[in-house]
Amino acid sequence: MGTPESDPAGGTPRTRRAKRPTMEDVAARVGVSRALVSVVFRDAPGASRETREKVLRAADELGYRPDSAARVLARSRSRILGVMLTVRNPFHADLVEAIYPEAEQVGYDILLSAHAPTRHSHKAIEALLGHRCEALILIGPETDPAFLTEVVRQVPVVSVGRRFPDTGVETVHTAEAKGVRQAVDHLVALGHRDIVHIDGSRGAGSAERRRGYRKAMRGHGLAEAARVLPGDHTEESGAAAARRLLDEGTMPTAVLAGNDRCAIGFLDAVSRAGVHVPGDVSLVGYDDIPIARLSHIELTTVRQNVPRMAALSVRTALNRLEDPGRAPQEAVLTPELIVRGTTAPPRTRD
Amino acid sequence: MGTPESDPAGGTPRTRRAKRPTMEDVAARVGVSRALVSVVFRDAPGASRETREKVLRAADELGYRPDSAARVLARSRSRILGVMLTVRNPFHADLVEAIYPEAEQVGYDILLSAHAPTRHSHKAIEALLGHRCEALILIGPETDPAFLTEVVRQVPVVSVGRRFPDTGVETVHTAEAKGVRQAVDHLVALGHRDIVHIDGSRGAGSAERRRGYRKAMRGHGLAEAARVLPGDHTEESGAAAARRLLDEGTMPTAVLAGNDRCAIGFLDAVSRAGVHVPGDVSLVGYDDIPIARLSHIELTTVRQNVPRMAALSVRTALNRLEDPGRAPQEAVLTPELIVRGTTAPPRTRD
DNA sequence: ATGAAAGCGCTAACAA
DNA sequence: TTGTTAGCGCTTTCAT
Repeated sequence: MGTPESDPAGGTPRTRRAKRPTMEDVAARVGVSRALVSVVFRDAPGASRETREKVLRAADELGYRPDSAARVLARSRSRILGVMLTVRNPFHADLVEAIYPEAEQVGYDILLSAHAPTRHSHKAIEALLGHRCEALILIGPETDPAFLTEVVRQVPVVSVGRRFPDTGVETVHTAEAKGVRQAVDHLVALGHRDIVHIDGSRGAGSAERRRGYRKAMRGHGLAEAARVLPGDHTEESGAAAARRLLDEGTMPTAVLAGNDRCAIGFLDAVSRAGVHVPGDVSLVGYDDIPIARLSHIELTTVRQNVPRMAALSVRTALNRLEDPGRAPQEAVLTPELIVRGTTAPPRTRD
Repeated sequence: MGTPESDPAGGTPRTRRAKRPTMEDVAARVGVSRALVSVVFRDAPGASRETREKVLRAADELGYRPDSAARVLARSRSRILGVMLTVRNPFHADLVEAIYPEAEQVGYDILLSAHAPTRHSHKAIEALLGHRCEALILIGPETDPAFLTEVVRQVPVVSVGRRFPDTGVETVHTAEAKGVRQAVDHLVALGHRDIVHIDGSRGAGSAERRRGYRKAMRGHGLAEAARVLPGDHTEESGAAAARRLLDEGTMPTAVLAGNDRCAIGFLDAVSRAGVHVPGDVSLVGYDDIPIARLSHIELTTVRQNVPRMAALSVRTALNRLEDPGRAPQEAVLTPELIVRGTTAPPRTRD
């Protein structure tokens, strides 16, 4: 009750600055040793039921909270997993949300570090290393392999969505080619032959998607019809591709976008030009980000298995931690075509 | 050169586990004391040019990196600012990106903590406190005031975009009413009288926006025409509102959405129904998120001053740190109406 | 079940 | 300019 410090000239809601209580304070209050309090807070065996309760109660009264820095410093293993993400990427957000509970379950804390235009991924990674993360999970990293090779020497690194051959980086990603094939198969089954792919350039997974598209087209004897338009993983590029097809009068009967954001840009641009989806042109995205399932979008898309990607990222990191000698793993997940409202048979000619 | 440890049974890219070098190691290599190395790494005065170079070189050769945990523990002040964000909110992402350089400039590190469906904001905040953050910047927090009142007792807290009266929480936000007024003025100047507002419910700033809308309408003698539709800050709610207006045949000549995401949902839904923007209905958003300026969207919207919000958040936190006794501040920023392509004079009747 | 004591890697005050 | 020396708050043997 009451703050220990004097409360000068009231008025202001309250003057903070109550020195943060330590384990020692809790121990003193209960009349036990610091070590015992430590045991209680770590849920370690070796404290009576009674003691536990008393300690917890005292801690609560004091407003005690373990100091992570001290904890990390004293522990041989930090039990922290570093996660790098691009803050404005919704797919990354999905993954992060799924990673939290996954890590908690195995007793690890998560430290987030943002990669952004104002913050190079090297910096983001350095920060994580500085905090003694036991392993790193990098989401769709666009980091250069040479740098990663150095990092791998220090801690296990798991890359989600992008492969780094011969660097020692573990990988968790989707079988892109399989996803693309499902999409193309679906379109062909509907009767489409003129299917265009909007490329994702350097975006995670695009190289595989592009190759997968070409191969799938060949598989249907449509090698000649294959067309790849330049683009990237942004709405803008989808819209640009749409404008181009519109201007050139070369609109195909179906479009396979590099990812959902690109698909949505495309959808938006053609809709506003009076071209209907799927009436005039069918559209398939990739990722199944939350916005894709909105009732007014209903994007047919290829879903990546986010929960499993999250679980595997964490598990892969831990496995590597347990057995540092083993060869880097590559986990490949099966994507799933989600058919919604943007695909339909092509309009019959005349 | 080479790793200190033996490299058993090659094949695997490399076996990590080289014990992380400490300051002591660097000191030993150069032949100076640890304290001197510390001085160099803190950029503190008191080391010769020559020593600095030698130390830095040795550190580089060893791959030394300061240990944040030890650093934080030893320092009286951690020089860390905790930032909580909702990981899938693009507006939050913008702010975070702007906060990084701002913090760096004043010598502070940033620790991110995500609020998500899988992670309660209390937890996110606890984590930040556990890491000894000197102050907290909470972006659009939906945390309950009682909890924040407790937190404020321990560290300065800055809330961005949401006010917490009588809690001691500092606030940085936009003069929402002013932004809404600009939007309504613009619409009225174009000749609109039937202007509907889609509400943002509990979203940051919505209460002020709603009130501002009503007031602005009254100011134009349009109190009777004011209509507020239920909604929230998601695309889905914009689309739902659109469908409702479409179904009921009560489409106004202009719509003021609760935020950009809502506006985009609305835009999308009406476009697909063959209703043109701005030909049939004008539309104004709020926030000016990146997607709003895409060439195919060109959303007229109210821009919040993100760079200044970021700078002020950091500065406010620091000010409070310097003078813990002062009353909580409320920084109010002026919004700016960005007129783009979704607003035009209403269609002439008949 | 409980306590004593030695660090973890660094900072910072003080001496030299 | 450089080195010595206490801690920072916790974990973790090892005794008791």
